[in-house]
Amino acid sequence: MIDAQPSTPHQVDPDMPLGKQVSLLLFELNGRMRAHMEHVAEAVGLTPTQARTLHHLAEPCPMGEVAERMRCDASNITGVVDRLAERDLVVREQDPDDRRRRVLVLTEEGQRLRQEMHERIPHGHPLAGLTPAQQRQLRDLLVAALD
Amino acid sequence: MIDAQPSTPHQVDPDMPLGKQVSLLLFELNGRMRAHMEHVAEAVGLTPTQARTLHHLAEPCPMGEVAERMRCDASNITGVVDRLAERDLVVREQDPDDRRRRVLVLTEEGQRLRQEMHERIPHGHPLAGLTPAQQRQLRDLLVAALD
DNA sequence: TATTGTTATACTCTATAACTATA
DNA sequence: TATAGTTATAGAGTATAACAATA
Repeated sequence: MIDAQPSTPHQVDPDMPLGKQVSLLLFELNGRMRAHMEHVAEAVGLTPTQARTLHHLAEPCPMGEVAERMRCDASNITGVVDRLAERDLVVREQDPDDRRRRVLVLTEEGQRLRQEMHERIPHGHPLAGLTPAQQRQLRDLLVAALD
Repeated sequence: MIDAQPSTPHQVDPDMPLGKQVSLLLFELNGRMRAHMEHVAEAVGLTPTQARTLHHLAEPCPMGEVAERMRCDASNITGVVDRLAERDLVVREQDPDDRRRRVLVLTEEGQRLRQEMHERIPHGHPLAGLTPAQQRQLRDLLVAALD
């Protein structure tokens, strides 16, 4: 794993158009979040994609819907789930109403790992330095932007 | 390419700890930004990694430093740059002071593509819906968090 | 016929380790 | 000896297309 560290110049020039300032800052945030998530995933013994998959399995979920949530082609999920299932983190259950459908369910160990992952996320997060007041501001902005 | 679309439940329960609310929202933002960046990269004919590489080449830069900025092992850069160089988007120049060192320089076409990419980023961005006042707020928060 | 999931295929990205050439 | 970049290798993630089972 490569550790997070200050990388490319990301200081924004106040004279730049506001949209461009935000773009550059988000590029930088993106890089740091990517590194942080990779770090967290590795800490619990997962690849980033496996960690994201677990994240989307708060509730049992058919494979096709997992693919939608992951925003990837459905054919990929087979392999990712194969690797998770080998480690007994998830099981494929038959949907009794539609025998084509497989529903993914976290095992107890899978749930434990998912929770541990979520508990680790705030620590060392690129935005961890914000004060509670700033975090509330950020939350409100994100709620507004993401619907 | 898989199009961005509302994915997993990300609504935050105001009773949750603030840190967890922010975590969940950032997970969702992360997914949408990933999809958006992939979309922009594809629109200019690049993979996400190639796009990120171009982004970090505002100025000529030795390969090792590019690896640091990309937060990946230096050995990867060889292949990524091979593919960019095949398309004449970047060239490897010799550093006259240290003959071990190769400096990456964008070609004119590489600069053009990089600029086009940056111009496309704001359009359809997950945070594009924010008002200018909200964008200023967000910029200030990011500047505070990222140093 | 249409849909769910799988398989086959090809390519990109990624880390590790060993190597070359410089320093 | 140490550093910059490359090569070899292996594994994971990804999209496309063709397929099987079921609806």
